[in-house]
Amino acid sequence: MTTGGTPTMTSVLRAFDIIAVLWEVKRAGPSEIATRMSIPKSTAHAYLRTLAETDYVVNDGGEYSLSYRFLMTGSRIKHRNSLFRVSEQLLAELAVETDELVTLVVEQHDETVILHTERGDRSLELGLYSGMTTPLHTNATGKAILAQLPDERVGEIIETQGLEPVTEQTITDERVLRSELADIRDAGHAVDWNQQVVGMGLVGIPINIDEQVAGAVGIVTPTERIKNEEYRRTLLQKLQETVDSITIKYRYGH
Amino acid sequence: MTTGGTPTMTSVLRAFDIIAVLWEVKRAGPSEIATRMSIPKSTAHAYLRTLAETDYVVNDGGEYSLSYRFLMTGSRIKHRNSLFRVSEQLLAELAVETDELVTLVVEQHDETVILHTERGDRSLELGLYSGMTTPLHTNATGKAILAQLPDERVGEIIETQGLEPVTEQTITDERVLRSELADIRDAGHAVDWNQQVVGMGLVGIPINIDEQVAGAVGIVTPTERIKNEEYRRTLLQKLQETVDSITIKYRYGH
DNA sequence: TCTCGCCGTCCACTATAATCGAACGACTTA
DNA sequence: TAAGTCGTTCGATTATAGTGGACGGCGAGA
Repeated sequence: MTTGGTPTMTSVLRAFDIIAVLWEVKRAGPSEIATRMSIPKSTAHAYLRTLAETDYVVNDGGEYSLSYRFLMTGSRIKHRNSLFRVSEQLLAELAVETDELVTLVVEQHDETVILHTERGDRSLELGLYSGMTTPLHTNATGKAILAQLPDERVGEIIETQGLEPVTEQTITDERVLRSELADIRDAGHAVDWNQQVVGMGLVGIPINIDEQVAGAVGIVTPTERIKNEEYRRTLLQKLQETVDSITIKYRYGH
Repeated sequence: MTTGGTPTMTSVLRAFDIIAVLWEVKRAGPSEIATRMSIPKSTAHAYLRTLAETDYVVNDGGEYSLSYRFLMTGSRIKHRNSLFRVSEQLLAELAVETDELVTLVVEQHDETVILHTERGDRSLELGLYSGMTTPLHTNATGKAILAQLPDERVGEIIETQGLEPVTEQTITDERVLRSELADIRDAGHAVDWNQQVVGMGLVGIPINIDEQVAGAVGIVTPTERIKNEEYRRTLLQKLQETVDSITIKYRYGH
């Protein structure tokens, strides 16, 4: 690319490429990795052998696979995260109060990352889980975050990620999205239904810390419930109280 | 070192060492990494720069930190895992039925890894979470697994991990442990209280698939509840039913 | 306001360590 | 039994990681 190109360590990158392949195939030996990556079998073996020493990959009778070490490291990152620690209890209370599914999300690498979920008694079972990622433009929590980002940053994200539709209701037009983001900024909250999953809707409110968006909290419900304006208003009020509590607790509590 | 020594790729290992350091310090620049690892600053920079390209590390204004990518990868490994998929619903039902905290654990790298937790209404809040690890010999689920492993394997684990006490009740004598493992094998279940955390006790039953132990399910309660023999018997019966269901569902369902 | 010192980043030379083909023993299949 | 896999090992070649020094930016202190 650039003439002065930046120095990248190919062996480290390739090690992570192998991790990505191992993720896809679940288990594989040197031969399969070698053919998939177009490298000699002995080279693939050297990487696998080394990765196994790190505990992130486990050698199981000649075949290799990713270990639970990723879950360990990831969970520990989550559980010592200030935003999560401050929010956990408050989110649980919100889930009990509303009987709905509550999510805490953050933005990373131009995507929505679900940091935590709390289930209520009536909550949807959609397979949303901590660590899952979704495009930012397909749901209310993502849009709540987008609305707080500088316009140019939003442009970057749209450029790299596109506005791929995942349902028929997904926003795919940049002007429509930008207009909605302006509305969200004014209202202080975001709403959507059927934009990410048909039958699912949510309300979302951003968490701002020191003039910067740190994440967002969402309440996920069936479309039919969220469509009811009065119910929506009730949820939004409780959600806002929770977000306010998180903000205050974050500022003074940790 | 040794003449026939095995070929390990030092740069890959060092990359993971840097990840470990980043885990400890949360955020750091090249200079700090360099001093902590006794390597030149430019070398540290090259690693950090490369790791940032993998998305597992994020460059945040000159300083680097681990990203949520670990959580993403780890969670996805968990959620596509057959044992977890088969168990999740049954564990949730067990938690509702008993009102206690239910855990699904597996063994990896000679440790207990908590794969999943389901909370009940009366369940203890101890900061146990998916991805957490504990020594195998300190709790009933770990001992349930140990009891299913070959004697020589148990010896290896004791040798590498030791029998470190974490409370005054922790088993620290190998003969006592082995004798208890024999009892667990006979009874088909394990019990402990105050061995891992004072005030906490649990019952655990191993999950055997194809003559191999795949993990264990535990019910975690306050010590005072688990000490009651009748209550314990009730829990064990429900736990056994759940484990049986998991075993059958695993065999025919996935 | 200016200076000093530290930071993250970049560059080019050198020596090390990753690469790769070939060969081995163990299994599976024909 | 034989042919074809597999994972693993070895050693020579060469691409690549290691390294010190230099650059520009930032913040603290004079």
